Amino acid sequence: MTERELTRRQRQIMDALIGLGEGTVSQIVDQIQNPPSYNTVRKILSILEELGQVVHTTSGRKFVFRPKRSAELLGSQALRKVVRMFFGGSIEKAVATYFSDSKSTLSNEQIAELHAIIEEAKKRKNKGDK
Amino acid sequence: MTERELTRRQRQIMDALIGLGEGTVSQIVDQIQNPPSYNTVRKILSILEELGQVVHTTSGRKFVFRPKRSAELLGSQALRKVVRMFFGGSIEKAVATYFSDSKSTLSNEQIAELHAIIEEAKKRKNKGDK
DNA sequence: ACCCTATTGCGAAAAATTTCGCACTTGTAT
DNA sequence: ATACAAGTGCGAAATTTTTCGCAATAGGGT
Repeated sequence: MTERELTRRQRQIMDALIGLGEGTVSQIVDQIQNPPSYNTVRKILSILEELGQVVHTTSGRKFVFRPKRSAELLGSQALRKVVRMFFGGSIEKAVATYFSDSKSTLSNEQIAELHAIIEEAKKRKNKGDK
Repeated sequence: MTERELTRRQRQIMDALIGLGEGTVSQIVDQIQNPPSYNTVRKILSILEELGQVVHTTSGRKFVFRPKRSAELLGSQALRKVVRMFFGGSIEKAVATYFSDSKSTLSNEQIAELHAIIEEAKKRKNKGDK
């Protein structure tokens, strides 16, 4: 069976937790606009834990929650999904769109970094091809 | 009020529709793994229409649905969200991650395109700065 | 050592979403 | 012209999710 998506509230709380890196129930409540009650957030966290999305450890008497999968992995998955879904799998198109949006500005540093990244990727690719 | 997220099924059907560009109920059903009944999909589409996410026109006696907002806009929004949430707003980090994942290969053409995009962006930026 | 407050455990009410059945309409093929 | 298949409209049942109350527990400060 393919992995089930989270529900609306579950997603929201998961996102808050990802943003924090880790956090207690109270900290997560504080991240949310119009949050439901403390107990509700706690309940959703326990559901997320059942679903294997979240783990917790205790600190004093508090539970500290963390996403089970690393932020890197989650980010990579999310990015790939967007690139596939909206940009036909083309990262270049995605980048182009990002820059063509007038709301974004691009610093010279960012340009330089992108250059570097591309060169780096090129090197790796050539190595792999031989 | 901030825009409400879609529910799980709503999101799934919206995504199917985005993938198609436009489609009838049957076409959308065909996109979905373990789809619910025709009537159910229809109902969700009507809800999405109420929510202003989808519009329909008639073709013969069929309804043809389309996302109300352009794919470009939706893609841009989705990309920005991911970049903000997982990469601290840094498109370079996002690109780096995309390339560093061993599952992705990078063609020379893609590299060239990225170069071009960056040069383009640089030009625009310099113009804007004057 | 003791109290007070924040936290957890449990469970169930309330709300929202998903699901589909049934009757009706309308193209379409013959 | 007519019957039939496919589509729509409406509404409500079933399921899932969200929400929170209440009791019990356990730290932390004084």
